[in-house]
Amino acid sequence: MLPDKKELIIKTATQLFAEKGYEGTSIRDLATAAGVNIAMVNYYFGSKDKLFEAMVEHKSVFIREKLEEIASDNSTTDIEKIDLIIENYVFRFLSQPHYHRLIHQELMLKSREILHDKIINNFVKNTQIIIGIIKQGIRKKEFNKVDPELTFASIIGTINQIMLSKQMCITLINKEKDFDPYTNEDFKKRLLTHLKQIIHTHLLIK
Amino acid sequence: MLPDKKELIIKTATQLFAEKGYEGTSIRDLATAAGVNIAMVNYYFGSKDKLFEAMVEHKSVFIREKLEEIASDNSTTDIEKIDLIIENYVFRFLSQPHYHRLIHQELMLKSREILHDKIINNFVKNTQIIIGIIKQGIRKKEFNKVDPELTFASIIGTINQIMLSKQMCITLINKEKDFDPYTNEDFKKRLLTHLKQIIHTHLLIK
DNA sequence: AAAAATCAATTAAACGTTTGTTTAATTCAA
DNA sequence: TTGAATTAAACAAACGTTTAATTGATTTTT
Repeated sequence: MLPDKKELIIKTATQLFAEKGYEGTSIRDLATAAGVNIAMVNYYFGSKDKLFEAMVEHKSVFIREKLEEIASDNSTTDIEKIDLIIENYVFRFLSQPHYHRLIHQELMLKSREILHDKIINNFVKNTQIIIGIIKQGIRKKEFNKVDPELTFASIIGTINQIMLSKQMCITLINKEKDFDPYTNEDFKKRLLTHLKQIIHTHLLIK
Repeated sequence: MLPDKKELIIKTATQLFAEKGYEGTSIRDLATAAGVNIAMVNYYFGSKDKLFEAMVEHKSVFIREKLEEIASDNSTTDIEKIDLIIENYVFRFLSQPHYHRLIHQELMLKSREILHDKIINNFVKNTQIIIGIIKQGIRKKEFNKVDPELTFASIIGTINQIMLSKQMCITLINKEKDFDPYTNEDFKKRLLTHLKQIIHTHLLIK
């Protein structure tokens, strides 16, 4: 009936897997939520695992494009590129907390090895873009001789720490229970300010 | 037969849950590994969930003691305290990668709400100790007026980023497949050097 | 153009496993 | 003799998957 029932299943799976986890989402839940028959998932994707893989593939296609666009822009300096990438990461992560937790689940526990490898491959490709910029800045003597790989780990790790648990984040920054750090603009600004400050003093000479 | 079969179950559970995840470990696996009957887990702990809670409680008792010991030492400066805490975290995390991933699983996905809250409570208590030191340093005008909460997030986040996935860490730092970043002393030193450097330039005035 | 054939889409139902848990009997030491 | 510890077995529920039948639209044949 619908133009693409396959895509509807992927879309519903993305939402449910992210909210309740992969193991926590049964095919029956998923089928009900998508309004399709239980057998349709296996009919279209072969198995629940392969649906997961299809979902990750579907998601990770568009992520790297933006990073490469920023990296290859000749009109920006290296530190401006770093700033833009930080903004990109913060914006993307904060707007999809559940999805990024799901990906981290798969990174930490390597059940489903195929998926684990696929996620790592995608992640590392993005990584190399940013590390490349840092190394370039060092070569041009615009940046200090920092540890490029671990500097990247500090950037992405800071954001991930905030994304770990909403309740933990709220408690950490001492806000009320109904405060939502992921949608609050002031907090987003605060996170960006801190990140840029710590990375600027770390990277920029003097 | 054994002096404390309860503790044996907890010990085995810690290992198996950490390696294969909570959902991924069946009571049958656990019972076999511990050499006890399947029914013993429910006999002693009531349920699989309560065993998990008992395990976390058992683990998190000793962690905060060391942090408080460092914080309350009058013979060290604030930056020295920060350094000691960083060393403590790095040492502890690197030596128990599986366990910390397990805890992060529970932080990210809040199935088992009782356990989720328990972990957050323990974590936040540790957090406050470190944030307290940073605020003290700022008050004494030894530290820059940084964002204490997010500075903590950067410290712990950097380590957590390294802990996310061993394979990802290896790829990140461009090593061979058999390289183990978690036991390698050179890499531990490299991580400590980076962390102290980025935090020192961030915290210390001038 | 009407009838027949074809094949993907869809369904309800059942399948075989595995799960955490409980039961009821037995062991064993106090 | 008492009661906790331990066992093998069974339990009920949930899971991913498969089956076999049916629908419905498109294509082929008459």
